[in-house]
Amino acid sequence: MSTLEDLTKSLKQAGLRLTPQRLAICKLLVETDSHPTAAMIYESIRAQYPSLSLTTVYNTLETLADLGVINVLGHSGDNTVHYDANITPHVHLACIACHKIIDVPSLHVAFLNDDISAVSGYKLLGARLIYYGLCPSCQKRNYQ
Amino acid sequence: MSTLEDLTKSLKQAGLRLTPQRLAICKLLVETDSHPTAAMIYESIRAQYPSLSLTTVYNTLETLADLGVINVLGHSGDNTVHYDANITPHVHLACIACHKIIDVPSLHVAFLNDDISAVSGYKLLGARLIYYGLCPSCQKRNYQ
DNA sequence: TATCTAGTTATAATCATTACAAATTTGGAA
DNA sequence: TTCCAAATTTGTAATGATTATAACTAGATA
Repeated sequence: MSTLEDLTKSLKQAGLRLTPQRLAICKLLVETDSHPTAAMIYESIRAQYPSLSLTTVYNTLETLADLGVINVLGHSGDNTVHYDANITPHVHLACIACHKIIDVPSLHVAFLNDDISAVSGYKLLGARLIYYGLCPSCQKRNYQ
Repeated sequence: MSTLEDLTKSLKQAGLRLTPQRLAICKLLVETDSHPTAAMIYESIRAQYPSLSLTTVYNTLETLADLGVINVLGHSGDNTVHYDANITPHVHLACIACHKIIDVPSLHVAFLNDDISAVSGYKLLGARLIYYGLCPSCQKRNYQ
């Protein structure tokens, strides 16, 4: 899990400025475990920075992803991209009913990396390991 | 890997018709290993069925996904959804430069399923296990 | 201060996907 | 066979996430 220092340090090391907007986005990414979308980040931060532009959110997320300090997750049926400050390989669980995405606790899959790069010759940059299904509460709701 | 019979049988069992459009889409999905998008499928089949509508492609893909006989892959940086008739859990490798998606050969990850459903209580319906990076030829191209 | 560059903002454009209603096709009943 | 209702397809328009663009702002430097 990346810390706020990880993100800010990598911005500085790349010669980029730590603007209030970028700092707020980094803070939110590090503090949440909800794998937010650009729109969710925008809505959260707008209260403190009313002038914030959605474009800035997208730009910052792209910058952080290019630096490799956040991960870009595919969508879970809602056609929007989710972001994750946890860049260690781990499994996500997406509920197809309520569209929440959670991490699977204590399941490390780092060993997959080695297998995959050895077999394929690819230079690996990240992973999206997403299982989808019905979370316990949506299972109940469906069978009521 | 689903066969053409798997797809057509599940359509019939669900009381749905096997129209020429649906048959052509199923055939293409089963015969290709390129994880096509709706647009790619549309372009491929239009030669034989000039009246084909892109809406039909989307509808058919949604139907097959709902039946659970194809998988819906998130996008690999190109903001489009890819589809896969191989519904056994396996790892995908997406190149962030040329946007091709390949399967990682001989790497079965079925054992992950059991761990995950045991730990989480989720009812699992599918998986998208995508590693992304640079394929060998795009690595060369970048360093030229 | 004047200037230069990186960053932000607002707006418009793009593009994948979905919604909708009309047209067509299908399979079954008379 | 003919007709009918339902399923399916089609074309068009709407939606909504993301990206492009250009004007504006702020911070650093000379």
